Amino acid sequence: MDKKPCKSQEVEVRKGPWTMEEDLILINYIANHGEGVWNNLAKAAGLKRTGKSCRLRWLNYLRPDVRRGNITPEEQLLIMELHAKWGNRWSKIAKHLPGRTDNEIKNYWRTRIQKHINKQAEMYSSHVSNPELHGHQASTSQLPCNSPAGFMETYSPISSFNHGNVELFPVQPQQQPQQHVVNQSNNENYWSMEDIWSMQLLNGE
DNA sequence: AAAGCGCCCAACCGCCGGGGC
DNA sequence: GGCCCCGGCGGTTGGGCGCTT
Repeated sequence: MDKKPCKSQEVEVRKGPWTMEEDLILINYIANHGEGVWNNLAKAAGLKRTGKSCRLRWLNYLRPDVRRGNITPEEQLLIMELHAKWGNRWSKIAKHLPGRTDNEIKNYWRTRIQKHINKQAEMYSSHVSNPELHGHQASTSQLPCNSPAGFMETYSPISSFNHGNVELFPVQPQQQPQQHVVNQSNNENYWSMEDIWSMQLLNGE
């Protein structure tokens, strides 16, 4: 992708965190013109960003229907079921979780669930190398979820986790549904999506 | 109080497949 | 058929933040 910015004009391209101004420009532009071709959109809106970057920003953060933070136990369960079925097909999984993005699910998986699986695997390997320490013989048939392979095969929440109204994993106290905090080139800027959308409303968009 | 460390997530990168010319 | 451009996807990373020591 991004094969080369259209030969003729080597425009400077901004990278890194989006500023509130950029967010507003993008939101305004899409509100007025729709999504269209992202590279054109970036140019037409006057954003010094790649189309790809605009698309990502919109889909993962700015879309009005995007939900962030506070993944519920039900969602966690669903993620695990779907991941057991499809593997790392994040976008496919995300389609079954309204308002969730593939990026968020991927991050969630890697930071929470994956970590948990790794712990299980570690426990298993220490168990295998020191079975006596654990008071009984290592029997893979008895430890479906403790062997890395067995765990991966059988981590379907139905078989491996106790669920219901219970958290499948100790869900860390989620950070606030993130009031967005951005360090905007030397002057700190704090805003939330609510702020941005209410500004939109004020602008009559 | 401050230094160190780990967690989390936004954003980037690279690859791939599809569509148009 | 080959090239170019684009969107989409999964993997990776950099930096902010909070907790611990």
